[in-house]
Amino acid sequence: MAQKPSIPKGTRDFNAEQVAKRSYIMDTIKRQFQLYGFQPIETPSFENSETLMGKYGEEGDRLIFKILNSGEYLNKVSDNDYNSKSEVQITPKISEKALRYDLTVPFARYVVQHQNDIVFPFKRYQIQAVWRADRPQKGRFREFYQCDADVVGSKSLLQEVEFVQLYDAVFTTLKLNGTTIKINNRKILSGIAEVIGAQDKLIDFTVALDKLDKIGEEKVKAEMLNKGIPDDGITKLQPLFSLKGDFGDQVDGLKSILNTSEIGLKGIEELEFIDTAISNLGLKSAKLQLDVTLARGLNYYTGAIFEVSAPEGVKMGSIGGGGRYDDLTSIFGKPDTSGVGISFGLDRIYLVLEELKLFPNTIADATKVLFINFGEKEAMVCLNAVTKLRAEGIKAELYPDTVKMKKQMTYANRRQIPYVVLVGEQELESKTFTLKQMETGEQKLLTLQDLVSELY
RNA sequence: GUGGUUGUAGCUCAGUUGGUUAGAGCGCUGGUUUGUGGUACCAGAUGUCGUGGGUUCGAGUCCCAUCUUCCACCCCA
Repeated sequence: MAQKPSIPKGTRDFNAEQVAKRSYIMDTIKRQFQLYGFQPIETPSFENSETLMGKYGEEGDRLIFKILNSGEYLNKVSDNDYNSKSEVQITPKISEKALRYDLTVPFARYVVQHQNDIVFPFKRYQIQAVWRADRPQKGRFREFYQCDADVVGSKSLLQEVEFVQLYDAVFTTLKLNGTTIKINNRKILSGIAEVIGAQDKLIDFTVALDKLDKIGEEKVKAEMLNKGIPDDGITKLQPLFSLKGDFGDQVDGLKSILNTSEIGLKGIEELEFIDTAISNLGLKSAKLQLDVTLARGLNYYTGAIFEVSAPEGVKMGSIGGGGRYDDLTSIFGKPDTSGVGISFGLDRIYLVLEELKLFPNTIADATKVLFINFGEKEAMVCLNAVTKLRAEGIKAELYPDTVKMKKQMTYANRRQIPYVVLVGEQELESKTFTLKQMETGEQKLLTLQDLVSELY
């Protein structure tokens, strides 16, 4: 194994079993998307750089995979730029395309580009790979799949309500019980920032607040202070840190903080609407939880923010996220088109299902019957039977070589093929087939007709 | 992008202060059983010790670089 080949960091190969498990998740999500009225689209793996750059903040730009131009790309770089060694200067000159970083921004581009052909409100789903030049960790890859569903062209909060139901429906179908759908609202965060006099530091404020769970109250306050949020403002936040209880209690607490903020109160109103609707409709296995510290995600969200966490005890980042963005298409020249959407993290859901052993064991859709190869003559008879079985939709195969039976049986075992058929001299003479069930060892002598109906 | 961690047979790992031919379990191949597998018993093969340099009489073991893995930041699915 001198020069063992390898694949780039953060990428993976998938074997047959893994592919089957991934399709199981994808098919489940797809079925629910369709039940909720979403239509599939696909977009290219790579986009023009200007479509993607600047949409995810400075941090995001750094994580976008850029594609080197073809040909004599260095000719376009002036000596001045070349000598500057500044990537900000040079990158746009040598790279005009980039791999997509998520599915939402390409979707926004799609909506604007095809706006005259689209019927609004437009409900689309999209299941494709995205790429990030991130440093890999568990559940964190450089190539991974997102499963997105979005609606554009409707401001109705009923969409948010339906997305909560959709999350619940998918995770319930996957038998992943105990997920928590956390919800927050950007307007509330804006309201709080307004009240404490930090409107211009909304991002810093939310990033710090988001860490409350992780690093605790004191460190969050320290970070806010560090970022230039006024001391007396942080004092006003005190009730926020002690928010407890159910949805209603937390909302009451928020109201006391936000009573002077119009936008904040609007956010609360939206949250209450969603909560009330969901309470009436009921959820099957997930629970909806207000989490005012929830602030992660792209900063293009303007209303509801969602994040789904795995059941307690599973160490995994969020397995889904989403929210409302009122202005995403305006960056591509189409204002006043409100959108809201959610995303499922396929690869993380996979890891969670694996850890909790929730994949059905019938998932490996393997061959049902293997014909043992005794020789040329026998093989021809077998091939005839195999053809007939396949015509009936039964997965059948003939072992290609006339080798020791032990080897052929072992092959059936390793491939987890439940039945084998033996056709030797005796069967050849009597025009019959010996069907053996591998698990029980039980054998039956059958005609071709009976063999087909037995395996059907 | 910052700091740390990991890499030995197909897999999981052991390998003593640097010292001769690098080990175990599982798996694999063959046999006991040339028309019956999963159990048992017997026999066998595995490797440029992640890669490239360096120190040394001598390196799996020490040093440097690089790639990979995982972790904490950052950010996020």
